[in-house]
Amino acid sequence: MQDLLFGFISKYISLTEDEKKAILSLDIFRSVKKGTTLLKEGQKSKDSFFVLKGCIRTYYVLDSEEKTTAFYTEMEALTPPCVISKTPSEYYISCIEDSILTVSNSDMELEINSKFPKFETMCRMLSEELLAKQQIDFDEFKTSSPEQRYLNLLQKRPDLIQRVPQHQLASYLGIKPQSLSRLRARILEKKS
Amino acid sequence: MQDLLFGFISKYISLTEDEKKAILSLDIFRSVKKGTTLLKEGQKSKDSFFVLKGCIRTYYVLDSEEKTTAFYTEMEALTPPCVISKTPSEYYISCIEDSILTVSNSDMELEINSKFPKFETMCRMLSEELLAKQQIDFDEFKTSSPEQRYLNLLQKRPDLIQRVPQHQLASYLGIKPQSLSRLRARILEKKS
DNA sequence: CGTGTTTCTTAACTTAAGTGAACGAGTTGT
DNA sequence: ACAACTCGTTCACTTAAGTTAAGAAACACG
Repeated sequence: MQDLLFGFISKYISLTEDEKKAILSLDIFRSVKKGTTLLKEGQKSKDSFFVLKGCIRTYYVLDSEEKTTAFYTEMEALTPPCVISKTPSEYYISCIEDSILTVSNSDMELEINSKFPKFETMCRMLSEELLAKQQIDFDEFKTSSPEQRYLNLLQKRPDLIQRVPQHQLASYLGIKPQSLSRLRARILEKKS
Repeated sequence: MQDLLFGFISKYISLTEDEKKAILSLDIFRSVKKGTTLLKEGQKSKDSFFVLKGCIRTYYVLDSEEKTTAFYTEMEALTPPCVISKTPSEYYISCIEDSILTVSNSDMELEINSKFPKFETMCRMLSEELLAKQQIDFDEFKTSSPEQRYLNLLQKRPDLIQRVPQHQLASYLGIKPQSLSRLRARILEKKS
């Protein structure tokens, strides 16, 4: 499991054995059961997550309805906005499969960053990269219809469609579950 | 104009006079006329922008139609995804008002970052902050209807509605100009 | 000035998403 | 084994956005 993490890090910086040991000594690996809530609305938290195996989702509860806004799967990192803004969280994070994560809090990161400047470089590169990626995702979302978004998802993250319940997928696509059903039926008809 | 930039930077790190001089010596201030195209689709670029005065927009051309996805106004920074991914740009950037910008390229940043580690810290903080902000914007977009998005914009960035043409606003909201007109008429009716 | 262009609005019609309700399949719990 | 629940689908109906076209208002420019 550690090798997965170090393999990921090696795409940005190279670590010495001592540095690897320092990271391991932080004891950040966690095994989490399906259904576990990692963060609740209104809660303050300093924890960031990195998914080694499994899948977690973020969702809001608006008008007593769940609105799923993101899924994080293998090799994806999530720092909730509340960690950055130091305000209570506006959303929930929960685990939709038995998962293995790393959980690190911002105090730890501050310490590591000042001890190993390399690490801060990685954090900068990572967040710049994620920012650029998210910008493109946002642009694609804005410029396409629900049907196009679904077809797009089918191409880019076909695994999600298998492992995630339809009603969560629907709100991720910005529509109601009934509309997703209909839309899929429509697509099947066109193919034939 | 410099003071605007240094005031912005001071929210993240404090600069000595020498460091300020080093930044000024880079000669990054640019005055840009309304209508100027700063980046074209297919073009490779290393330039990042920071708006001191005025307004720039990013847009795609899909099916020979402009799709505006973002506006950047006073004290907002933009690093195009193509700068990070080092691939040709998928979108255009153009200036919708006479503006004053700073234009910095990634080589300059690399140099400054290694000379002043402080600066890299600021870049990390900035991109983490922007990432968190954009996550929230994206979530709001996904979880609301075009009408809610418009009302939301009216509250959060009322200036945009004044300074930006309707058809650009419409595609920013993910709808057609005709729908925006209708939607506005609907809202006015409700108020009365 | 007026001519042409861009920008915004309005209208009629089409298409797709929202809503509320009902149904069957699969799960969970007792 | 049965009741309660969740989940996905379907249907009929409502509402809003897309499309096409036309016209008014503002602006740019020779």
